[in-house]
Amino acid sequence: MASNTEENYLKALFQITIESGNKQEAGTNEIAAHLGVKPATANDMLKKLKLKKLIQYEKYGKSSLTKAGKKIAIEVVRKHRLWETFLFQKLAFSWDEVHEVAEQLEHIQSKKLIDKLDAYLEYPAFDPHGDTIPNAKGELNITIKKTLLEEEVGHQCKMIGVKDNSASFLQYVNKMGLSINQTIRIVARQAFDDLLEIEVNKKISSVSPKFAENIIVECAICNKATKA
Amino acid sequence: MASNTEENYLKALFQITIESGNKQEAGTNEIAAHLGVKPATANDMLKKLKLKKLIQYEKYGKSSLTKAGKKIAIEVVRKHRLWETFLFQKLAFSWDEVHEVAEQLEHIQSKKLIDKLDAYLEYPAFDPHGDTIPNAKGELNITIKKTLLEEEVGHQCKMIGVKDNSASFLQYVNKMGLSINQTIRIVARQAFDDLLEIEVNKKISSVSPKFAENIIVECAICNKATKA
DNA sequence: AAAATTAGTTAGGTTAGCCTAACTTTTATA
DNA sequence: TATAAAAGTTAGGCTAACCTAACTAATTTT
Repeated sequence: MASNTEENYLKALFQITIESGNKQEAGTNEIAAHLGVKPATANDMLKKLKLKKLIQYEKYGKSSLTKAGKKIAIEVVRKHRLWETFLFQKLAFSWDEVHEVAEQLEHIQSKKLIDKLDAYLEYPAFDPHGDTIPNAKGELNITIKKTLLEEEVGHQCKMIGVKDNSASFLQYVNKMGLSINQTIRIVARQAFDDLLEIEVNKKISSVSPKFAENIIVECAICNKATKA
Repeated sequence: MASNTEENYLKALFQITIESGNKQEAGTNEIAAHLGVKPATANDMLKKLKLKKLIQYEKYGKSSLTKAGKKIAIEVVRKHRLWETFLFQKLAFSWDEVHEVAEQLEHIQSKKLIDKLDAYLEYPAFDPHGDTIPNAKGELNITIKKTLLEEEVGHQCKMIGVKDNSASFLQYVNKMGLSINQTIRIVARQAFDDLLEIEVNKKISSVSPKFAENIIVECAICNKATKA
């Protein structure tokens, strides 16, 4: 069983490598900076994680996750994102408040709890930041997360989150007939003033670029194109 | 800010003293036993908690909570019981599974989280074990928790929990028209076979002593009598 | 290629929370 | 009331996770 701290190191390594990058490894200083500790501290932990066979690491070299280490990292990410979704959807936390609390909740040890939470939330695919939630098997569908502003004309996409979480913006979102999981079709983009024409529930409306860049969407068409 | 461990010591002291007793103090060995640590370890912590003015303690004497210490202890108890209620009511955990997970969840630091959870659960008065949940102000209504078996004939009481959590028992409970918060009136007790006649939803039925001792109830009449 | 910068490591120190072993104080009992 | 038992304390040690200071290795720059 990994300690909270060990879990945090594995998660950091996961985020630096697998997620936000192409290179599959990270340096000691990079990891230390990510966690807000000194390189000497990170170095100690890396040696320990190597001994536990959770990472690959050689003196003066870069670190990367082993299969076992990656499994733990993904579990922590899964817990983090499920809790964020719970806080956002059920407890009406705002988008920017969920992270801090989820940092604590992600370390609760109970397989049963997290699987029941997943079921209770009806197996959400995305957290409120629009990031993919790994499933119970540790599978993580890498989907392209983008804002409505970046979506292509003609494509149909699904709203999976918001960036701005102010009451005024959320009311506006609501007024436009938008909510999580709502399907949106991009009808046109006006070259003249950059307004975006979207179709929601068979109703067409125009939204500003500022509005559009605060709506996080997922697009099945784009995802397929990327995989091919 | 108290650490998880400090919180556990304060909670233990609270449970030993205020809750399950009349004497308002506890010995070092008693506290150590409650927490599963050695007396030497507890002794160190008691000195530390005294320094932080969270408990009163003199060498070779008993310990008791100060106002500040009691405040923290009650907050932890509140969090524990609210999480138990959440696990039981929303995530369909069974009665006997909630405690272990709540032991972890009770240390999550976020006032906002716990108050929102309270609201989400609609301000429950009791946890699934029938224990009172302190409110946001730290007020704890001490109510007498008893089983249906112990309730007096003629009194009306409210079901607040169950002891047995097997599927078969819960189905039986359900069949009798009983659920949490359901009002029950004790019609009579048959001296001959100890069967209890109860009225639930204007329907009278008989239950065995074995059944009755697994239903936890609260009785306003009894509570009033005790306070007077 | 030598020097300078950056990255990474080692050694030694701290604190929290635990332990054992030996001791002292208090309480109960003969 | 003396003594045995129970309760409580102290001293010294351990591990996890952090630190600083001084070092070595690798990489850039001139």
